[in-house]
Amino acid sequence: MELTERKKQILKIVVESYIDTAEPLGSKAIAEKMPGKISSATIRNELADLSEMGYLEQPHTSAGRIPSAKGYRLYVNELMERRPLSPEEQAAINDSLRGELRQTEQVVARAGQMAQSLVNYPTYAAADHRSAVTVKRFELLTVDDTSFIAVVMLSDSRVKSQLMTVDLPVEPSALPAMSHLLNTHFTAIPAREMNGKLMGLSDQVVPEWFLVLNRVVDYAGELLQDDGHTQVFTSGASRIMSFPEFRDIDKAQGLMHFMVDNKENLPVPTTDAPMQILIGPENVSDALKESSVVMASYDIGDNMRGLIGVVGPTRMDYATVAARLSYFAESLTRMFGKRELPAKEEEGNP
Amino acid sequence: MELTERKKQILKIVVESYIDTAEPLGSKAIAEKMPGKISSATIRNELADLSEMGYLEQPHTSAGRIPSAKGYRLYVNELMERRPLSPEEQAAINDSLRGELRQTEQVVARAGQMAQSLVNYPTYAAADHRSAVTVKRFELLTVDDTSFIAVVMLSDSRVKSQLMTVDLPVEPSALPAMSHLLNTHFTAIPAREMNGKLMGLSDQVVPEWFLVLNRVVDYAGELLQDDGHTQVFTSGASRIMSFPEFRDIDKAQGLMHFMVDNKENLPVPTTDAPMQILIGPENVSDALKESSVVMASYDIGDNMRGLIGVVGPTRMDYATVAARLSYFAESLTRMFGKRELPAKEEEGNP
DNA sequence: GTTAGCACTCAGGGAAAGCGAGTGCTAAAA
DNA sequence: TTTTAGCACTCGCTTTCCCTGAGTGCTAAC
Repeated sequence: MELTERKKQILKIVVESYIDTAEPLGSKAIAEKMPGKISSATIRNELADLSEMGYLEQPHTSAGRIPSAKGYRLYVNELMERRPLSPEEQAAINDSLRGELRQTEQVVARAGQMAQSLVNYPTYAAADHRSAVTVKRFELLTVDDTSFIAVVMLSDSRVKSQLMTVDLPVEPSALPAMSHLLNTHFTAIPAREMNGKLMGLSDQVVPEWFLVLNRVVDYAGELLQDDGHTQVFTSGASRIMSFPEFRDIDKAQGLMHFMVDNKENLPVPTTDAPMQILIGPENVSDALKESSVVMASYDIGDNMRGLIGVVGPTRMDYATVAARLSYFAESLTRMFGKRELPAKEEEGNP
Repeated sequence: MELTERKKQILKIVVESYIDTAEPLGSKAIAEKMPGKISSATIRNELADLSEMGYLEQPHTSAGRIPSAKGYRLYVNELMERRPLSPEEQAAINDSLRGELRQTEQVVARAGQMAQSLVNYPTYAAADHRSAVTVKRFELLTVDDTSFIAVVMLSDSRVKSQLMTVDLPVEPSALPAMSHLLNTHFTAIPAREMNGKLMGLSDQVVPEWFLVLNRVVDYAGELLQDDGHTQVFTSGASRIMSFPEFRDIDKAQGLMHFMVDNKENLPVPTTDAPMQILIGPENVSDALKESSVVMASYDIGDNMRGLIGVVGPTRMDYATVAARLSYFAESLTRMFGKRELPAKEEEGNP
């Protein structure tokens, strides 16, 4: 059976109406929305075809039609109008971005919050590294006999530090030498090689040194591993309950649990595309089988990619969400994608 | 009217049954649970008294009685059996605590998660400082012409650091001198005095220096202000929806929104007591008027206090929650309350 | 002070009925 | 071959009504 232009048009009407109202749409209502005069009986014939082809479904015999996941997919791929944002909408995004974010660490979390207020669906945000992070530099600072500060500068320009205490007293003068040793042996190598290297040194240094080196290398290993960016932030998760499809408390709980207490398993992009959409059953997690997710990514610095995901019912407003989210992600890249954060601007100056 | 021993006994039975089943309890059922033989008619007379005194209420005329907030309060203050944990329960807590937490920064978040699995109600966790945090020490490390690392050690032993870039190139040899200057003028003073002090120095140093000092002092100010511990973590928030009183989606949404997207406003202890309980309308936030909160705090290091809160319906199992939570908080204090984190123990050794 | 007895209240559940939106099919018209 | 009008049929939803049973308050007797 062929998917005629008219069938597509009908599908588009059904999808957009359902996105708007969450109510099935009947042949008569469709006929009224169609340009030209066509009878509802004709529409019914078309609807029967569309159902047979799998683009539409019926909640029950005497109800109107609603889109199937396949129908949404066609809509997203072909039918949806990818209208760019109006200048006003763009201005709103640029305004909210201006002067807000300063520390790299905060960018991710705030970006998620801003996206949520932009699209009015729950969002989540995370970041990951394009290539492996390594340590760029170590520095040990004296505090007292048994404690010192370890400063670790990472290849992505983050700097982490911690106060450490050891059991045996350490000669303060030894710290620079140890820093040097760390810098020559433990920079620019992946975490998994660190322990081996440390073992290789174990008989060349005195126990006090080894104690210190061990602590510092451990610490660096931790930093590289879960490099602080596996953390996922969600915003506005409870909004999911305002959608009629999640008025059912058990469904709502399932999804809330996933978004709030199981964030780490929210989907991440599987392609390099700037935007990816997962519709209903296309999701791997069971909890999301009745939801859709729109994901966009943006650059942070040279070597990091931020992720923003939008979660909604399958009938979410793909056109609007996609338009706003992609513009937002582009803006973020424009702002944070370069090497370094821009210097703080003077308030109110051009 | 007097609150006789028998009345208290009846109240206790009603509260505990309602905590267990969430169903109102009638005179006949109470009569069966009472020791000795008393007729339901007698119980009815007592119930009428208890209602009149405000300890019990009726959902509707032909239903049994349920406790009022005042009833719960009396129960918590006088009637509840504060049984200590069994050795098995204590062991379970100690086990889960062993070897888990290392970095001070993670203690708070993990403590909340562990508490949630312990009590099986949603929990939240935060920390705050007993007395104001100040900077204990500054350290500036050279990176290149226009960038350097600022390391700031705080009075609570946290160490924070960040890479900074300035517009004018800075003589690397000047950094130690600037560190010295910062250490002499900006340590041990509250954040609000910093800016004034910086202004006082503005005509004594060259512009390049001022640029650097400004950035560092700004950064320190930020650290002291929202000192990274206003952050609130929640665990198991979605569990709230399993309770029958929150099967209503709107109620559930209200509470979820509060716990997930508005965590910062969750209640904090108002007294120094080791444990505080807020019952229903005793809560200030509207969103919590139909819930109860049990809060406990514990020490982290010398100068910080961790907070764990448990959120549940007003009929939450106060006795169990209070017992477990207070033991857990005590254990945490025992473990982290001292000056410094204990050295990492060897696995499997006594 | 306690108890038995009785009339009364009221939420919840189930059955029955009516409504109305929407369908599929048929046969005629274009 | 496509479109249309017409019609019988389906089925979820809502409303109404009734019944049941748990529980109450009150009274009068123990």
